[in-house]
Amino acid sequence: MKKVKRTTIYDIAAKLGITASSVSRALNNSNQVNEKTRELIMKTADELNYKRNTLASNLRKGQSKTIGIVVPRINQNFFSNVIAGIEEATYQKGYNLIICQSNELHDKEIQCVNTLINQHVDCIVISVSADGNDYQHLQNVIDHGIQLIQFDRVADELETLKVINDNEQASFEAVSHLIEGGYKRIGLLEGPQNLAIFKQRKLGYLRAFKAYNVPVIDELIVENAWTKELGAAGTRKLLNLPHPPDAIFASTSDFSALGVLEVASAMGIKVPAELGVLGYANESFSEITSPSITTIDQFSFYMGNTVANLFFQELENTDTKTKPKIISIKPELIIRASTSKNK
Amino acid sequence: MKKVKRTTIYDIAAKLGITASSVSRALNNSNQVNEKTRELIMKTADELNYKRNTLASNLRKGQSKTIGIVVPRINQNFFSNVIAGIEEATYQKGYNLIICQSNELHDKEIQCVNTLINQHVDCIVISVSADGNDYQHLQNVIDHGIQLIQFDRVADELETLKVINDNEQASFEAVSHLIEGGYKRIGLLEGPQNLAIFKQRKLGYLRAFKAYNVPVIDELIVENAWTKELGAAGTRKLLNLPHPPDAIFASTSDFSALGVLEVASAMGIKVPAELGVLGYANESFSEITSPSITTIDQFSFYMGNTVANLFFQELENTDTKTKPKIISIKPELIIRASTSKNK
DNA sequence: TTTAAAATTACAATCGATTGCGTAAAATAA
DNA sequence: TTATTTTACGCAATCGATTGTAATTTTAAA
Repeated sequence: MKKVKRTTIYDIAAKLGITASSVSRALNNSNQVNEKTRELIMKTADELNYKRNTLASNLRKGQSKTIGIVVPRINQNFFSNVIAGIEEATYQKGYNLIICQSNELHDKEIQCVNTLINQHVDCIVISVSADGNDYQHLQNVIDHGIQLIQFDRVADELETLKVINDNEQASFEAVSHLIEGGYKRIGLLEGPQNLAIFKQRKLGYLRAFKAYNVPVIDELIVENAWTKELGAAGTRKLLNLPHPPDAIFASTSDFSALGVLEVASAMGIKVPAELGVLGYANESFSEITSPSITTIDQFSFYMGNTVANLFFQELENTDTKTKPKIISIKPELIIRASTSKNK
Repeated sequence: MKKVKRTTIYDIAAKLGITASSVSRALNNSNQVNEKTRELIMKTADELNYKRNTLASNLRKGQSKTIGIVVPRINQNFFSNVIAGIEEATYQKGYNLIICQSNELHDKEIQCVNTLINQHVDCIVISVSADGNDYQHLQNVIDHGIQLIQFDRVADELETLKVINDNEQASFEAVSHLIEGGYKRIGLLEGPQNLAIFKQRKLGYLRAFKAYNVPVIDELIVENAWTKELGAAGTRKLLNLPHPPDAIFASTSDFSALGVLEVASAMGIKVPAELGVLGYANESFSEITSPSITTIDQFSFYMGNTVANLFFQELENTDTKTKPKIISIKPELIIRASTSKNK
C-alpha cells in the first residue's frame, strides 16, 4: 500500500493564503469567520477531498467521542442485540464504538479494559465475564475519569451506573406460571452462582415456591447447567430420579432448555404433557422448536438503547459527583407450547 | 464526572529527573536506554498508574492500529460470527476494531465509511448493503491510502482484496443434491440480483440443471424472497401453481427456508416426502426445526479469520502496487432431514 | 593515560487540529 | 470626520508521544 499524503487544514489554508485557525473555525462552524471565507474554505476542503484527522482533533480536545464495549461474546444473540441497540442511539450523535470480547476470560477482560483506557474512550460499557471476581480493572476505569456503565452481568459491589434486568421478578413470574399451570415438582437448572443474574433467578424461583406455599425440593436443583450439553446432562440426572420433576426451569438460557427437550424426546417423555419446559432469553430458535419453548424476553435491543441514553444523560449532568444509578428493565414472560400442560 | 488529569510520560520524566524521550523509549522497549533506567521508568510508570495515550501515539506515528468494519447488521448471525473471527485474529496483534452498521442503507454506509476514514483506521473491512450500487465512497477509501477488504457481499467492479464464498459452486452442489435425491421440479427463491452473491447462487442453480440435463422451468423462480415473510409468500405462490414444485431451494437464507416450512405445514404438505426444502447459511436454528433443514455452511468465523490474515499479509507486503487478491472459501453442504425424500 | 568507539541521554521538531489572546479591518455611532 | 464597537483573522501555544540528531557519558582499545 503506498503512503498517501492526506490533505490537512494547512493545505487548505496555504491554498487560500489564510491561516489554519480560520480553516479550523470554518470547519467547526464557529461564528468567528466571515460567511464568504467559510464558503470558500468549505469548497476548497471539498475539492481537496479533505477529511478531518479525528486523532489530532481528539487529542487536542481531550475527548474521543468513542464508547468502548466489552462483552463475553460478540456473536451471542443477546449481546449482539444490545450492541445494536447501543449503536443505534450513539451513531446519530457522532459517537464511535470500539468493541472487544472477553471470551468469558477474566484476563482478557482486563486486557480489553486497559486497551480502552489507552484509547481514551469517553465511556466503557461492560458485561463482566463469568470467570473471576476481582474488579480492580473496573475501579481503574473510574479512577481515570472514564464513565463506566455495567449491564446485565454486573459487579454488585462497584458503585457505577447499571442497566440490569429484573431477573428475580422474571424468574418469579415464570415459576408462578408453571405452578398455576398445574406443575407440582419443578426442577431448576441454575447457572454459576458467582454471577448475580443467576443468583437472582434462583431467588425468584425460591420466592415463587414460598408465595404458593409449595415446599422446595433440594434434589431438583442442578448446579451449573448453562450450556445445551450441561443442560442435557442435568436433565438426564433429574429424570432418572426416583421422583422425577414434572417441569424444568432452565434458568440459564434457551440453549439449556433445548438440551432438556432433546433428552425428554430421547427418553420418550412428552412435553408439555408429562414435562413442562421453561427457558430464558427468548433466543430466535425458541419459537420454532417443537414444542415451542416458553421463555423470558430480555428486551436486549432496548437494553442497549437504555445504556446509551444513560450515558448521554450523565454527560449533560454537571453535578460534581454522580450518584450510582441503576435502571432495571422488567423482562417479559413469553408463554408458548412447552408449558401448556392442560391442552 | 470529574475531570481527571492523567499521568503522561512527562510526569514520569519529571519525577525521575530525565527526559520524556527516554521514558518513551523505555516504554517502547527500545534498546537505546540503559537497563537500570528502564526498570526505574517501568516501576514509576506503574506507580503513577500510567496509561499510554494512544491518540497521541497514533497521531505521531501516522497509524492507528485500528480496523474499521462496516456490515449491514451487527446482530445477524453471519456477520457477528465474521466479526468474532476478525476479532480473534486481530486482538492478539494489538489491533482494535471499530464497528459500524449500515442497516442496509447506502447513505448510512457512506457515513460509516467517512467516519472510519476520519478515524484514520488502517483498514476498512466491508460487506456492502443491498441498497445502492454507487461505490465512490469505497474508491475514496483507496484514495486515502487505506487498505480496503471486501467480504461476502462485494462490489465486483472495484479492484480490492476480497474474501468471498464460492456461492456458485455451493449452490450447484446443493441443487445437484436435490436432483440426485429424486426431486424433479425444483423451485428457487432468489435474492436481490444487484448483489453478486445472489446472482451467483442463481447461476449455480442453473448450472446444476444443465449438468443433469434437466430443463429449467422459469415459473418456478421467485424473485426477491429474502426474508421469512417473503419466502413464505413466494412459497404460497409456488405451491398454488397448477404444476407445483416438489422441492424449493431458499437460496437467500435459512429464514426464507423457515417460511417455506411453515407454509408447507399450513397447507398440509409433507416435508421432505412431498416437498424438499433447502436453505442457506446454516443458522443455528436450522438443525432444530422439524424436519431439520438441509443448508449450506459458510464458515463465517473462519471467513473473519481469513480477512484478518489477509490484512496482515498485505501489511508485510512491501510491493509498490498490490494486485487485487480474491480468496474464495468453499462452503459446505449440510445434509439434513428436509431433503431426504426416500426415507 | 589517552583516544576512539559505543552506549546513553538530552534537545527539539513533528504529527494535525484547536483555541485564547491580540490586532487589523470593517462597521457603526457620535 | 473621528471615535468606538464589532467582526474577522493571525499568532502561537497546546494536546502527548515519537524520533532524528546532537551531546554527553561510559566502555574498550591502544
